[in-house]
Amino acid sequence: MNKPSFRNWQSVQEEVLRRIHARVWKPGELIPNEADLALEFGCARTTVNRALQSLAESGLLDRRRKAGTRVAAQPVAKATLDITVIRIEIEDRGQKYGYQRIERHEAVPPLAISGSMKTHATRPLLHVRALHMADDTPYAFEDRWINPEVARDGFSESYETVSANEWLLKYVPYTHGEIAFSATSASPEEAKILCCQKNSALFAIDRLTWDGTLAVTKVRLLFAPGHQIRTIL
Amino acid sequence: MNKPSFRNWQSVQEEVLRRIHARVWKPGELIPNEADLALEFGCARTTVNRALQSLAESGLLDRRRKAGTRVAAQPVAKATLDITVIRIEIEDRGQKYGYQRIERHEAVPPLAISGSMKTHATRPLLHVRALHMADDTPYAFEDRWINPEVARDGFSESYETVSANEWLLKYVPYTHGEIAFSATSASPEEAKILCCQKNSALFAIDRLTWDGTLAVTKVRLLFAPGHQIRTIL
DNA sequence: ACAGTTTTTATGTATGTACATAATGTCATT
DNA sequence: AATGACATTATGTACATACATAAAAACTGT
Repeated sequence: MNKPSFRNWQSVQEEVLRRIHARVWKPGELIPNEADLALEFGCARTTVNRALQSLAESGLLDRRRKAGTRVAAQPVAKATLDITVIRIEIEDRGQKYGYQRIERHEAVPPLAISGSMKTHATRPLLHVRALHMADDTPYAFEDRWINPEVARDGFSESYETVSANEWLLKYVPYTHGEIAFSATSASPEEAKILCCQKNSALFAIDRLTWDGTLAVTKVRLLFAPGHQIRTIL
Repeated sequence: MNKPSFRNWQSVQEEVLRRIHARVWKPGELIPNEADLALEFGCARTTVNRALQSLAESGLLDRRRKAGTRVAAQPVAKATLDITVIRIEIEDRGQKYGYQRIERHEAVPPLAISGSMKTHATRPLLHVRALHMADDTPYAFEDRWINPEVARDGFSESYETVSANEWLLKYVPYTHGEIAFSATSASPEEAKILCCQKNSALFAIDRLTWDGTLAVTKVRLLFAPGHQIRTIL
């Protein structure tokens, strides 16, 4: 019965993970403290700490000073979705990317938009609508409002050949953002653009990015029917 | 012009993040090496390393030995979704949780199910269907197949009062899983269960969990119209 | 000019130590 | 019994150091 020694923090993490999944340490249970684990694993406490910290970050452990470390009672699985530029997303699948600008104009947005972007209700914003295509079939419809006050350079861009999706990410600073996923029925117009049946169920991503207290841009992406995003747990 | 010293790795991370967002270091650009940054920030290299490593993990930096650290050219935003037990999800919103088992029986699953679960095509699995409710209105419809070979204890459970969603997470070990999000049209039966219009656009989550090479359970969750999941970036 | 080898360099990570911090428990005082 | 002071303990984190590792760059011999 030789004790396998764990040389790096990842291997410690794996072992701890194994014990959690195998229910050696059950949900809600207290696990041994760092010093003891370090002793058992034959490594420094720092190493154990790094491993446990990483697991706590991903929600599998609850740690509190003095109180100790316990397996999360409600194992929150954190699904991490990689939100990337649509062009890359398509090219990564080995498909040909296509882009087509549908519309670009300045307009006073609906109240729902100016409200969530916290811009003045009468203030005109830049409105860009475009279609992303994969292998010449519609992939996603992008409907975007841009705050010209913040994205100054973005205002003069035509978005005819390079998508706002890509341009903004590359050139416009932002500090934080919100993202939401939902399902919605295709309106007649959306159906036409995406070449699908009216009322088809579409996967929607809404994103709103901020630079400090000012909204940079708000975008809705509607994906063609059948689209799904997947990840491993 | 006093140089603010950065005492902990989080503050270093914040400063680096600020510089990325403010485009002091532009996408694709090489940033100073750890030693130099440590000098500038007045802290140890370890501290800088911890900060940069954390940022690399979240996709904002690309790091390669010897080559150095550069701002990700394609800033992959990682949206982290907390997938928790539905009861908790509802209670966290301050709503009353309700649960109702619709069906529980043993059956040979459709090929699509046995195929993805890699069980024998003729092997019967446990099929459980149930409705989760929030404040007495339908919230999500759960349609689940359980592999009795793996989830032995789960097989004898009736799931009449406690959902399989909750029971399995608590008592059945697993090693890894897959999750997918999509949009789908409500079938007549699903519409009836969720009390919505036929063909409504529904948000769907499909999850498949494994214990080693054996599938534990495969579940589809259909959420009532209007449901959205959101997170910050 | 080319292929193979060595050096250099930036990141990756373990370690011992030291101290900070938060939560808990203990104990004396009232 | 309630209050407050203090000790204890587990985690949180910084630091200096040492060495590992990957990859680029420089060098070498043919």
